[in-house]
Amino acid sequence: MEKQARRAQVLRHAKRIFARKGYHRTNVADIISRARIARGTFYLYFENKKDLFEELLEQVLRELAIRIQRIRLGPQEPEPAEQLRANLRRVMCFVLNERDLTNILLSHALGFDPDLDARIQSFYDRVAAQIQRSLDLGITMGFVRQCDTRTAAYCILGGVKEIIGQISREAPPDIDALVEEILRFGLSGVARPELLQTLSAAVLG
Amino acid sequence: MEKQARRAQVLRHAKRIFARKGYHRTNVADIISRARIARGTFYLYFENKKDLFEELLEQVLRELAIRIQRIRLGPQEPEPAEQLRANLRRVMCFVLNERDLTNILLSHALGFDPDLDARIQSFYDRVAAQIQRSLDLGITMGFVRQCDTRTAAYCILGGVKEIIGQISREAPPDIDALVEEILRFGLSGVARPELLQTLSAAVLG
Amino acid sequence: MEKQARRAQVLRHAKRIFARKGYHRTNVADIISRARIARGTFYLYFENKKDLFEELLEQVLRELAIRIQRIRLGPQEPEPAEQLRANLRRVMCFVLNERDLTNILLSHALGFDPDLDARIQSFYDRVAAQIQRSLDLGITMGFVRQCDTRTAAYCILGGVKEIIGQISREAPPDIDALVEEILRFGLSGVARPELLQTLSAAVLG
Amino acid sequence: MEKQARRAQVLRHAKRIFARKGYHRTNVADIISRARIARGTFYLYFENKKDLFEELLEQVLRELAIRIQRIRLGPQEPEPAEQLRANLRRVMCFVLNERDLTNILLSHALGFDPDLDARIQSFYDRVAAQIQRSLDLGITMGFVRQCDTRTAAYCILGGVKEIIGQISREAPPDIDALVEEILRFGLSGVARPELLQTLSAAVLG
DNA sequence: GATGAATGAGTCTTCATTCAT
DNA sequence: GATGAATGAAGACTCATTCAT
Repeated sequence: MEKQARRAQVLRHAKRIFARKGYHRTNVADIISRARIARGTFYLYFENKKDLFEELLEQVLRELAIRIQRIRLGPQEPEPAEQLRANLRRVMCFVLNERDLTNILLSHALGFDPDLDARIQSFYDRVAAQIQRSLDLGITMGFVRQCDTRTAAYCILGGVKEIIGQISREAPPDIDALVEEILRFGLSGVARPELLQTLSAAVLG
Repeated sequence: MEKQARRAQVLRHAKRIFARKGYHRTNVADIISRARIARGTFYLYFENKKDLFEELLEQVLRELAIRIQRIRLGPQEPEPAEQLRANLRRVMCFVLNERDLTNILLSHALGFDPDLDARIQSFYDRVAAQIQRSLDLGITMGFVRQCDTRTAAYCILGGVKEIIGQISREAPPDIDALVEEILRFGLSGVARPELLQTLSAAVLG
Repeated sequence: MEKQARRAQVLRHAKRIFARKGYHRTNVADIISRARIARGTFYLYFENKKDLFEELLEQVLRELAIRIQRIRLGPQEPEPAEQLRANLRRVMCFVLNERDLTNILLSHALGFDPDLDARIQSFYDRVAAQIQRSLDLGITMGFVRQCDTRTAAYCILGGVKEIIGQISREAPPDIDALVEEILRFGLSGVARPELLQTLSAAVLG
Repeated sequence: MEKQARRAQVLRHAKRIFARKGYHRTNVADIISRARIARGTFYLYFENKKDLFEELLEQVLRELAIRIQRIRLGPQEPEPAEQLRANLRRVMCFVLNERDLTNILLSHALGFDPDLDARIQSFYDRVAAQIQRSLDLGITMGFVRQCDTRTAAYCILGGVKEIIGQISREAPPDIDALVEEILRFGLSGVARPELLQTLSAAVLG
């Protein structure tokens, strides 16, 4: 158990440095001096630098996946919108608590290794697919308007990612308000509802 | 003028390679062998590798900025929604025509140099600010509902970025339809309009 | 005595690995994992890796030295050729029984440490000197023809070493026949005896 | 051509150092400081340290192979014994002129890489096979006595190798005399010819 | 005695950049 | 202007050995 603790210690330090400097500008020397271990000790716990980085990446993907739960229907279940809200809130809270991990995912993970790129892309694709399924379900149930749910799903995903990027740089004062704002945007867009019929007809063709 | 042509040639080759392999995995050797110039010649045209990369990055940011025009009001001007649509269409067409450049911006540019990161971030912030100003204007004019326009702006920006990422990987069959879908999503969200009032009251608090 | 047994155990395992992989490609990790002892335990029994290797080397040199006995003259002693034959047989049998040790000596011992190189070289030199003395004696006694006994000694030594290298790679079907063949070669060479006088005069000048 | 010269320069220096210190104790640092080139320059000419070493090894094997020519029969050809003598003389002269290369082959090449080991072994096997073929031919022609030519071939090979090892350590005063001595040993062994018949009957069974 | 986590000196290799021709 | 050989700083990784428990 001691061993795991040491490993975790190194991971924690590395996370911090990777988040600030990115993969390439981070040396093994940086990590070991921060973690106060010898060079060889590093390789006792991790196969190599990339291995450690991947582990952090897997960690953030795993943690996020846990927090994104599919919308469930049923008499016992909360309203779909409420489940959505809960998902968003969980993700946002995680991001706020683990800004370094988030930063690694958002800023430093893409484009340095084809394998990892694929893994990240596949994660996002799975999230998008989950959103899309929810939207399809919503259409069936009459909550959601007819639309290209794939495109909508990616719009939603992108919006959330962008907001996450923002709050990982600067913590928002009120996370709940933010979540509400996102929800409202996703559900009703920015147009004044009163004008939507007109818009539909006139502007949106 | 010969010099400029040669320079452009190198830029074109480099763009391709950077797009595929990213900044770090691209060697100067890769570039010069593709461009069929000698090592020393490379440094005749570009200060260094980073300089070349920055130039490509500036190029894509410049091209995008040109295509994103602020919403103008006036008797001569098209409807705001139409201006929006035009912006989106221009951006999407550029992305499709310059997938490599787009890839560089979206996938390979972040996290390898603080300067560049800042420049990219600032570009996005300016775009977001522009969107936000448009939304504020829309509220004033009564088109847009009351909302946190900053959050909405980042949601919109994120959605568009995500879609761009998608189409830079896989070209969509119909760019106009896609633009419409995005517009509709941004304006009216995914909820059925008929339910919005109920939603407003019940679910969205 | 427990300690000696343990030590011998480690030596046995190390012998095997050194024989197969050579000194440099053999890690302490290889040895301890094979011997099922802890890293620290290794250094309880041996000063270091080189020390262990040296011990194996000394062992093989010692064992060989024991088996190579000088030719003794006297009414009680067997014929010189018989003593020669016995020496060869003992060496060959040892080699067959201790192929790993032989391999270490022949293939992996030379060229990694000046000290050891010198020790091995000196061993061979001593063997060569012994052979030379026997030849000189043989000349005195009229068994051996006039020749440069030093050169002849090294030829004999080399021939035997080469054969040893062969049989350590692939066991021969009949060790006695092999010994006879070597003896015959050393005593009478490859030329047909009937031609030797002619040869001496004509070809060998 | 300049490039080849530089390469050869590095090879020459490396040869010297490898011969003295062996592969493992020789650093790239040793080589480049001796050759007065920069670290990167080394890798301009050689893929890596092993590559350079292999090249030297191939070189010595090639040079030796050239000097060992098969015994040819025919009215135009010199006597077989003369051809033998010429082979030996060529090899010995090469060894004397290229002691470092010889040293590399004899002392430092075995046991550090399975591939190279196999290549060297295969070289020796080919030489042995060539000797054996000559002996078989000699038997057919009546020059060579009936014997196990394979064993005899390895004895001859081993003898020559051992002598080579000696002269690479200490140059002999008279190379021709040495060659004669080896030839005589190989042809007629060490026993006094007058006794051979007796020996055949009495001692050699 | 036994353990195995920790150490850090030692090496190889890469690659952006320079500069003499 | 063009070339490409040369440079050397920088960085990853190995592994024999030690030592606190």
